[in-house]
Amino acid sequence: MNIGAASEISLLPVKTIRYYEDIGLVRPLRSGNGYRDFSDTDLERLKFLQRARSLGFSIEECRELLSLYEDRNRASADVKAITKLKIQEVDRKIAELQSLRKVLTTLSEACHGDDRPECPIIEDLAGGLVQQFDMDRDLT
Amino acid sequence: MNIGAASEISLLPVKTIRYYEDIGLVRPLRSGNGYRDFSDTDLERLKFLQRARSLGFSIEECRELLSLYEDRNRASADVKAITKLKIQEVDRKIAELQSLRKVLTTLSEACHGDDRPECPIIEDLAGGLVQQFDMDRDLT
DNA sequence: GCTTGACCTTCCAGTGACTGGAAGCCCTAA
DNA sequence: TTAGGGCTTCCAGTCACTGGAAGGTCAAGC
Repeated sequence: MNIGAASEISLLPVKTIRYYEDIGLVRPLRSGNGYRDFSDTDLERLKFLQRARSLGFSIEECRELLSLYEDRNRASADVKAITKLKIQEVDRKIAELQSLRKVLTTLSEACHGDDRPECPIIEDLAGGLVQQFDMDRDLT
Repeated sequence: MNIGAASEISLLPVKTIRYYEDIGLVRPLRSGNGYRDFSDTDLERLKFLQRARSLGFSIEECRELLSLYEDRNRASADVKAITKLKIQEVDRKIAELQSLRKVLTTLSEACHGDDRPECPIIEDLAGGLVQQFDMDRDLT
């Protein structure tokens, strides 16, 4: 199967699939004309990757999950551990965003929002009226 | 004032300040020895940037906010509009993450997490038992 | 005067996970 | 034979930094 068909079935863009090959996440064979030739197994991997990425697992986590996926002797506890870490990460991000939202709405509500120049939002950015909102650097 | 002091006061890393100069967000003068010499105005800009970035505004948004900051004739409505857009963006991200969290906990709870290989999480990644969770591509 | 160490400079490369584009080969149908 | 679409590789760009190398500057202590 050519890359175009693999893309449609896996829901991954063509460019992304080629990138995944570059970084060794999938290794399709090549046909005589040099085209990539995706086997059913390759397709499984691609679909797996699409799903895992959409669930917010990083490429490296995907790599780990893939190897667990293909390890017949894996312990489900290993997979569950990764997932739990991911949930904690998601929780942290949600908390950060909620805190951020609070500051932004406070500022927005304090601003009359007309054509006069006085603006509490700008004043806060300049002077830090609202106490420092210290965010994690990776608000990813 | 040298870059080290400016870094301490503005809470921005030295590297970041140099980067901000590169992209034209701040333009400190130079002393005779070639060192950057930050004026009080430069410091104000840096503090403004630190705060705006920590509130999740992108560099380009910061640039726009800075120019509003320095525009004596700005309308507060302009600033409020940017802020409201940012709140909507934050809301979208929170919703995405909450939906993601739900899928992950469902999976995690379904997994017994022992040393046997059966694992509903992996099975889902492979087969998509839980319906497709379609995320925005920028889960930033 | 010399050394040490902190601080400063520039420049280049790398991060994550793609994405866009150019140049060119391959395949099929009309 | 030509047109088109699909495929290939390679290079560069995204965002917002961050790390590191190589080297200049400054102040303090001996």
